[in-house]
Formats: sequence, C-alpha cells, structure tokens
Amino acid sequence: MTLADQPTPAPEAAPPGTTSAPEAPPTAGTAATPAQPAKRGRRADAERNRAAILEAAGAVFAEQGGAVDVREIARRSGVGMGTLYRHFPTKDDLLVTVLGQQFDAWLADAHERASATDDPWQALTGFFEQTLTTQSRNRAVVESYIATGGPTRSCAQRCYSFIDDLRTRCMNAGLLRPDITTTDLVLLSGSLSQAVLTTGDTHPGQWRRLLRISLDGLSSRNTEPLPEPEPGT
Amino acid sequence: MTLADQPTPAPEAAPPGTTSAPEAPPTAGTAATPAQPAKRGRRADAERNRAAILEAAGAVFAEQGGAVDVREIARRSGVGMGTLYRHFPTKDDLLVTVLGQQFDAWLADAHERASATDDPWQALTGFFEQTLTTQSRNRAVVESYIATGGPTRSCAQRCYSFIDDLRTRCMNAGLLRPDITTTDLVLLSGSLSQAVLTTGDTHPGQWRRLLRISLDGLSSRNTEPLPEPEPGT
Amino acid sequence: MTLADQPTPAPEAAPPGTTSAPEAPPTAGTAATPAQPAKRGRRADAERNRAAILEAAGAVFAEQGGAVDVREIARRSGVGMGTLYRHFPTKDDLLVTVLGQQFDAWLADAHERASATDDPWQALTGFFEQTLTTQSRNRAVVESYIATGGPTRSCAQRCYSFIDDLRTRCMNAGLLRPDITTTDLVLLSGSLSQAVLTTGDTHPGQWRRLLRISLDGLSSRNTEPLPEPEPGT
Amino acid sequence: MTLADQPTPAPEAAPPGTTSAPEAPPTAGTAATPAQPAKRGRRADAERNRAAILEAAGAVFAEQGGAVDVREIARRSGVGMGTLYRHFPTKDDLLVTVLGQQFDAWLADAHERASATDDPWQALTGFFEQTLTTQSRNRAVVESYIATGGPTRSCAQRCYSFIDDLRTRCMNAGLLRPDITTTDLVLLSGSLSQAVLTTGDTHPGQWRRLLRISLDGLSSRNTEPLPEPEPGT
DNA sequence: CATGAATGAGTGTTCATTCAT
DNA sequence: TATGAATGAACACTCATTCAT
Repeated sequence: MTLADQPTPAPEAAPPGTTSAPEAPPTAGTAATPAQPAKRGRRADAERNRAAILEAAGAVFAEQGGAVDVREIARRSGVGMGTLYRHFPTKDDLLVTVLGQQFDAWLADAHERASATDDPWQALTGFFEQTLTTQSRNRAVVESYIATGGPTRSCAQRCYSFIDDLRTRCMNAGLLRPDITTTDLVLLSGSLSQAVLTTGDTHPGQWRRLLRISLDGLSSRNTEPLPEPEPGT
Repeated sequence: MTLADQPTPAPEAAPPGTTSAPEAPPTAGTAATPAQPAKRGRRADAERNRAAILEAAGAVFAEQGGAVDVREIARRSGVGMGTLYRHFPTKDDLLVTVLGQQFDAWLADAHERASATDDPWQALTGFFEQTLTTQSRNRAVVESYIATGGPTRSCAQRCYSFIDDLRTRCMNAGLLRPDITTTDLVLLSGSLSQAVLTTGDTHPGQWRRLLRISLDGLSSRNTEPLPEPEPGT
Repeated sequence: MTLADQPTPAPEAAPPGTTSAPEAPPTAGTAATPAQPAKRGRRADAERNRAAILEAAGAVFAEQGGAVDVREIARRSGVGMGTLYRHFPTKDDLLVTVLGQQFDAWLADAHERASATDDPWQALTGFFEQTLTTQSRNRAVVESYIATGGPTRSCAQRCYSFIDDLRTRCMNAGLLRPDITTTDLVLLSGSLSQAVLTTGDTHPGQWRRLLRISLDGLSSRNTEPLPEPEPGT
Repeated sequence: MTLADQPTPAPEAAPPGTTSAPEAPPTAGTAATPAQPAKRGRRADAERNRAAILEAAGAVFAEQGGAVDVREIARRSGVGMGTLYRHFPTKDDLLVTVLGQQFDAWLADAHERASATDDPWQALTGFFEQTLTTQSRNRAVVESYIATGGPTRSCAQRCYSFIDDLRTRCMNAGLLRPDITTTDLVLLSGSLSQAVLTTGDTHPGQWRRLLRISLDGLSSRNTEPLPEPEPGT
C-alpha cells in the first residue's frame, strides 16, 4: 500500500488507542490492578525490558532510520540479543511495533486536538502542525509514512480516515478547494514530512513557511480546478 | 549541506557544462600530444570505460537508488571491479559524479527553458514541471536532492542560484508572495520531488495536483505574511 | 562406545527394569516419613513434572530426533525451562534418560518375547521384528543405537548380553552360521534400524525384505566362513 | 527423493565423468591448451582456491558431516568467507558440489570395476566392497546416501541405474534371488554404509562380515520369497 | 521449588573495497 | 592497465543454558 492508496476508506477511524502490538498493555499502568501479584512479579521485569527495548528502539530508529543494526538497539536497551528477539521475533516486528505505537500516539493526539476546536480550518491546520512537529525528529516514522502511509495497513487506514474527516469538515464549511481529495492531503502531509526531516537539524521552523504556503494553496480562495490524475490507473 | 543551506548565493550559476567531480578532465586534458597511438588507444579505451560505467551507474542508481550493490553496476557496464574503482575510488565518488552529471544536464535544460519564455510565472511553473518530470524516474537524484540539495555543494549552489533567478523574475513582476525566499522554493521542490518518487509507480500524475496547490500557495494572491523562520539559526 | 564395543560381555543381562540414569530415585527414596503433607505435595508435584517432561521429551525426540529445540519439549510438557533443567541439568541428560527408559522398555519386552517361545530361531527373528517395528517410529532411539549401541554403556551392554543369549540359543540348536558373533548381530540390527528409519515414511514395510535377506544370510545354511575382523584392534 | 524412490530408472547411467558443478573443469589440467595465457593467469589462482575449498570441505564434511560451520571450511582452505561464497553461493551448494564430485568419482570407479570382470557376482560383490570402503571414511557422503540416495537427483538415479545393471547381470546368470529388486539393493548398501560409518573407527574391517552375510542372503541359494512391500504405497 | 525471561556465542550470508595476475 | 577474485567485518537470527522473581 502506498501513501495514497486507500481503496475502502472507513468513514470512522478505528479507536485511536488501539495498538497493534499483541501484548499491548494500555496506558493505565501496572499498579492499577494489584490482583495477581505472582504473575505480576515475573511480568514486571519482562515488561521493563520490553519497555526499555521499545524506548531504545524508538530513539535509535528515530535518529538513524529503520536500517540500524539490531545490536545497537540491544546495546542501548541494556539487554542481550536473545531478549530482544524473545520480545520481537523479527527486526521488522520491532520496527512495526515501535512505529505502531508512535503512530497511535500521534493519531490519538490528533483526534483529541481535532475535537477540541469547532473551527474546521483550525483543525486541519493544527493537524498539519502537530504532524510535522512530531515527525521532524523521527526518521523511521517519516520513512514509513512516506513509503506506505504507516507501519501497518490499519495505521494507514486510520490515518486516511482521520484526514478524510478533516477534509469533510472543511469542505462542508466551504473552506477547501472543492476538488481536493483525501489522497491529496495525505500526499501533501507526507511530502512536507520529508521536508521537515531534511531541514530539521539546520533550519528548524523553516517548514512552517512551507506549510503555510501549502495550506494557502488548499483554501477555497483558489478556484481553478486541479488537474485530473491519470485516468487509466 | 542541506537543501536550503545557501550562505552566499552566487548571482550567476556556474557554466552548466562543468562537472564538479575530482576526476573531471574530459576529452581535453593531458594528452595534447597525439604521439604514441598505443597510449592514446589506452586513453580512448579508458574514456570509453569511464563512459560505460557512468551510463550503467546512472541507470542503476536511477532505478534502485544509491544503495545498490556496486557489482550490479560493474556488470551492467561490462567492466571489472578494478576498473570501476580505478575510475572512481569510492562508491560514493561514482555516485557523486553520476548525480553531478545528471544535475548538470537538468540545470542546463532548466536554464534553456527559462530563457525560452518571457513569462516569469511560466518560467517558474515550467521549472517545477520539468524537475518533477525528470526526478520521477530517478531515485538517486531525489535522494540526493532531498538530503543535501544536490550531490555537491556546487550543484546545490547552482541550483539555488537558478531558482533565485526565477524568484527574482516573478517577484519583479509581482506574481509571487512578497516574502517568499529562495530557500522556500528549494525546499518546496525537494518536498514535491519526494512525493513524486513515492507515488510514481502507483499514482502517476498525482503529483501535478500537489504542484498546482503549491504554486497557488506561492502566488501573490495570498497576502498574509509567512511566519518568520527561527531567528537564532 | 560404539555399537559393537563389548570388551567384557556379561553372560547375563542386568535386570531390565533398572534405569541407569543418575537421578534415578523413584517413588521410594528419602521421604519415608509422610509427615509434612506440604513437602510431600511438592514431591508429588515434582514427580508429576518429571513424568510429564519425560513423556513429552520421548514423543518429541522420537518424532524429530535428538536435535530438537529444548523449548519444544518444555512447551509440550507444560513446564518451564527452569523446571526442566532442574530435573535434567543438561539436554543430553534428558535425552539419555528418555532413551534409557525406552531402551529399558524395549529390552524388557524383548526378554519377555524371547522367553515366550522355545524356538530359538523364532526368538531371534521375533527380536529383530520387534526391534525394527519399535524403532521405525523413533528417530532418537535409532540415532543412539547406531551411534553408540544405546544411550548408556549399561544399556548397550544389556542389549549386547541379550543378543548374546539369542545367539547362543540359536548356535546350540545349530541354526546359526558357526562363526557369527554377537557383535555381528548387534551391528546388523543397528544397520537395519537405519534402513527402517530412512524408508519409514516413504516405503513402509520395505525393511521386512531387508530383514529376511539378512536373516537368511545368518542361517547355518551358509557354510562359508566369514572374514576375520582386523586382528590388530 | 529417498533412497529407493526411483520412478523412472534410466536403462543406462549417465556418463559417470559428468560432474554437476557449473564451472567443472575436466581432469585435463591447466597446461593442456596454452592458448589464452591472459585468461589462464587469472583462472589459475581462482581454480587453486576453488580446489582448496573443495578439498578442505571434502575433508571437513567427511570428518564431521554436513553440519559443520562454514568458517571451519574457510579456515582450513586458507580463504576468506567471501571467497568461499563467491565460489559456492550457499553452504548447500558447496556440500552438493563436494558430494557430487565424490559420488561421481565413486560411480566412475564402480563402472570401471564392473566392466573389468565377467563374473556378475564378482561385479556385485566388488561394488559393495568398493562402496563401503569408500564410505567408511566419509560422514557426509553416507548422510547424503542414506537420506536421499545421493546429493542430486541425477546422482541418485545414476547410482540406481548402475545397481540395476548389476542386478540384471546377476539375475540373468541366475545368481540372485529372483524377487530381489534394485530398491532392495540400494537400501541394503545404504544400510551397510551406515554400519560402516559407525564402526569405522573402532572396528575396521568388521563390516566385511556384515557384507558377506548380506550377500549370502541375496544369493539364489535362498528360495523363499521375500515379503511383498506395502501394496498401497 | 517453579517459572520463563535473559544471555551471548555462534550460524549462514552480504558487500564495499583491495590486490594479485 | 584491466580484470575479477579475495577479503573480512557486518548483518539478522537461533538456542543451550543460567538466573532473578
């Protein structure tokens, strides 16, 4: 699946708190239910390791992208290779889990912000701001977002759905060019993400200008129709 | 160097035929004395090899990006590894040279087109069109353009200069938002290049819509000032 | 020790019920005082675990041979790795114990059958049949039988002794070639076991033909003396 | 394919000198055709390395079986890993090539010996002798012979064909039990190979006795019909 | 005492670069 | 000089065994 490949966009996004990781402990935390202390005893350490791995991996992937040596992650986590592979049977599993969490967090935040305002344009703008702020420090996330729209088909779809909602709100309010598609917006955000990543170190804040330009180009003030995409595809 | 890092933008681009590669000496060069045909034969052969390598590398890098196995290039060139490494002591040297040529060709074409029209907006638009059309078929070029604005500082600067000219023409004609900088345009083109690369296979032509949106956002019709970039950097 | 390495063949086999495993102490053992039910509970539990491990290991080793992952055994036993390693400090210890039991059962059965008939030739034939039938479903047993004649020196010796008895009975009845040694018979059975293992999946029953051929070759009908084994060894 | 799985036994074996290795230089040697000295120059060293690898691998596989570490082979060959993998892109390729050569040599020798005598029984006997002598010092060969009849389908088939010829000759001379099949003979030789491997170190020569017994069991002196193999398979 | 998570040396394999021919 | 074979440090991943809980 690519960025803009969304055959059946669900009208409502999946609950944003849902992570794709099998063991996903919700944000609630460990001490909320002190029921099974025996089981908790074992899990506590493992969970700590798992968290350490995820954190280290998150950092390393963010800094260096998805192509890093697994050993680097193990080293930074303070665990052995075996531990790492016990929790994530494949480097790709680890990557997907890490990115999944980060996408989930991002989408959850996006939902929250979007429902915090009644102004549709502000919602759209805020989404782009938040997205680019988040991604400006995360190589792997951008790689994934650009390559396939997200680490998972589900992530990509939820992202698509969410953007679709924003688009609809703006469209109903007559704020958006009438022929803007959700695919346009998805592509645009990916494209800007890349720019952000590129200029993040040297020109922090530069991307805000690009964003403004793009948003201005999206507004209904522009009346000329956009070119049709290739029909045969 | 990054996309928008242009401390001292030269007002005029270097002559576009000049490559910045260290091994540059083309047909002219040292062998002014056509005495020993044997040696000249060698020279001619070497030149042929070099050309074959560059051509093969160009194709391979374009198709697969800069991370391909050097063997693939040697194979497609029909030369041995030693020959390849004699001409280009490092994979990166080869990559830089190839990209340098492609950038040069691209810039030369861009210059030509820009001087073929009197309409500044048409010049700007045409440049973006040409750039994205070219880059939609060249992975390595986009990688390089996005990462550092070009394979060498010189390339990046010439590119910057050229865009700066376009900007000036448009600005003088009052077609561009007054606070658009050259850096904005450079970043924008890199950003769109990425989108083109991403969607090239699956959504050919999609990028034209993004481009139109962006160009609309650049036009002087938009009057709100852009946010200042981070002052301290 | 190898299949036919029997320097001092005991004239009588050890009682077949005895296992040679070092951890042997079965239900009898130290806990003669049934005082603390808690401790006995533990003991019973431990024994149950040990049995579960042995059973699972037996099945797994039989199916896949001695090279299986220990985790597979732990999983099938329903116990943790630590428990497994508490009972058997080494994978090899477990293997030896399992094979020891299986050898014991096999030998016990062999003894029983051998004493159930008065026909020495029938006893010999039946032994081979039983052996090959048993082993055709047990990879690890065959591996062990072929490699060293059994999991332990004791097993190998008891096996040797038993075969020696069969040989003697047949020899006394004049049914066996006069220069057949016990080593010959041991080797022969190992060799046929291998064939059984090999052809078990694809040619079930094939091995019966080989067995018949071999048995015919053993009979006293063949009068030519066998070649002497290397004298110097 | 297993030992006795021979759907379409070719009536005549393929020319035994043919090796399955792609680069296989025939036995002729390097100096026979001094034509292209330039090309020879390069190949000589590589060929030496290839030979060194094959020799080392042959020795190591023979001693320790097919499960050895590739590094051990590289070390013993005196070459780096890359060289090894240049010549044999996979460990299995190396194994197959080595075994292929050894099988070819073995089969070639077998053909030679078989045509050196007019006595069919002597031919059969000699074949078994030669086979077991050869295999008594080669773990990997026996592993392969037992598991699949040879490293290659072709090897297995040629082996089968050859044995089939021996069988026919003996059968025509009335020396073999009439219902002996080629599969029986193939299985028997595999079975004995295993015994030979097992006892090779400790009881050299022991296997000759087993062989004699088996051969006696094969002779037409034994008139009882062999059991039918499972009909449904 | 049971659990199963942690360990880390070892496995097959790749690839930018060097070097003998 | 051109060739392509040689090099070896990495890489992703496995598994017998140990150890904290």
